[in-house]
Amino acid sequence: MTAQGPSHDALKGYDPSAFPTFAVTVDIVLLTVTDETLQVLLIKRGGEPFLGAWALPGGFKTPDETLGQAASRELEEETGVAAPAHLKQLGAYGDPGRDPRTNVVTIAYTAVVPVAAATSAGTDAAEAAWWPVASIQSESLALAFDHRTLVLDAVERAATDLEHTSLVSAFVGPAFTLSELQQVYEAVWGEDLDAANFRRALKAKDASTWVKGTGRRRQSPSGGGRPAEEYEFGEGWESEPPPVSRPR
Amino acid sequence: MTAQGPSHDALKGYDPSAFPTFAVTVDIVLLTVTDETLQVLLIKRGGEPFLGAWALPGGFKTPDETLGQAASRELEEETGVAAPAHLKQLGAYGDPGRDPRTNVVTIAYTAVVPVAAATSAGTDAAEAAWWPVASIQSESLALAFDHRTLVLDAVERAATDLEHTSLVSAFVGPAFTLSELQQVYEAVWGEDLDAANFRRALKAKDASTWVKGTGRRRQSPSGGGRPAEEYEFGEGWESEPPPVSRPR
DNA sequence: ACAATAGTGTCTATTAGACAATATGTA
DNA sequence: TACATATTGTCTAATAGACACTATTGT
Repeated sequence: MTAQGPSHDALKGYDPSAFPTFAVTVDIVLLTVTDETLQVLLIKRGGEPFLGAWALPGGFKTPDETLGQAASRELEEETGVAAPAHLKQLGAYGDPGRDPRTNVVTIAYTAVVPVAAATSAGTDAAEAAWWPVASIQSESLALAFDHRTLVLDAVERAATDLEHTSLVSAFVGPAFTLSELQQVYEAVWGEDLDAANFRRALKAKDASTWVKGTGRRRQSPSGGGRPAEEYEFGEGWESEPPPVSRPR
Repeated sequence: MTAQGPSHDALKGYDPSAFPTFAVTVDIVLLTVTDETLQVLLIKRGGEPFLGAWALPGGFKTPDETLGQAASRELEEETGVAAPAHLKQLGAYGDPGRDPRTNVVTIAYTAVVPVAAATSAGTDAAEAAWWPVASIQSESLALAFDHRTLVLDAVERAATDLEHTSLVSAFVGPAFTLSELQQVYEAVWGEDLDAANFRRALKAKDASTWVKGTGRRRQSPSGGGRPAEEYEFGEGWESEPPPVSRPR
């Protein structure tokens, strides 16, 4: 390791040329829910180290862009996903030796795309694929670098954000059924919810704060079943604490 | 600066030796509550840039330590605070030009010390002082770099963590009165709570999940008033969602 | 008819919020 | 005594959870 320069104290005017240098990267944990399962988008590495292993999309930050811009740019370059409904910083990871080559600190971001858009993502890059997060949690799929930790942290964060923010809206398109909404909660939390209580919660208040019914109806799935009504999101999500809380 | 090995970029390996370098720093937002007011510890800068301005304690990360270790080390070096009850990563800040000298990405940490320990902190370093966060929110006190943003973000984070985690415990010592606890909530949230409902919430459940009364009593404050009983924390804080919720 | 999905109604235990009243100390 | 803080009790409206029941489709 080439550490150059001794002093690194901000207080007493430090020598600007004498501090250790790092590469700064951004990595994106892109999540979606398909088949009632929480999935993460991974890319097969084409170079060393970890050649051939699955890793998160990401890359180097440049000095003239913000961290968020870098995350957005790398996500689009590597997966074709242009403007995810939700792109939030997860945290920084900088353990010594996390990259075998040099000192690299990475800033992890969490992003979410709706079920509908999920299939189109990753089609450009031949090496990208959706993986169930369960396969990473169970360690049946190994990831490059410390990316397993990033995914686990992102999922945990998504679970709590789902309860306290408007995160659900990022998982579904502009029109959705209440069953689809419920499936998002169930996939992320790994818990079943009571359908009756679920819709009562969403229709509470002024009956349009959380969801507003469009007139339209969804087609019945093959095998039968009553067609579901389509809904849009109301205005309450930004101002008030969300109506669906995690079972204990 | 010797970069060896191919690119971190998995898809189109771009030139490995040509990634931009950054300095990585950690900054700590150390909070406490005194005089029913939320306060942050600041340090007067002794060097350029921003000479003489107030800034957060912090400094450079070295390649052989984790980010958390760097934060802990810098906090102790600059303020004498050894082991804060709560040291959590807040986020990364890397906007272009946030440091006028070079490319610097900083990782912000939030730390909390109890009211009692508050007075002793910063006595070693002659340049450290507690400031009410209100003076930073109102912009009556300007901070170096983007540190105002960091403080605002830290306070917002503390407010939500107070509702959803065991963060309160970091603000008070091992023995405390319920009024002291209540003052922490009121200072961080900027809202008054009903004392009767507050203690009812804390004594709910098995009556010792949240707080356990020690036999001891506090001295009456000058000016009169019934002496308050002293309490310790119970075990419920780690497993269950906390009992005190933010008024709306 | 039957299976499958969507949607409604109702009961109960718990909880949040408001607020009156009592207890115990100092000046 | 007056005043200040701590502590207890009570009432009410809103809420969470369980669960029985009805509605509308495909095969």
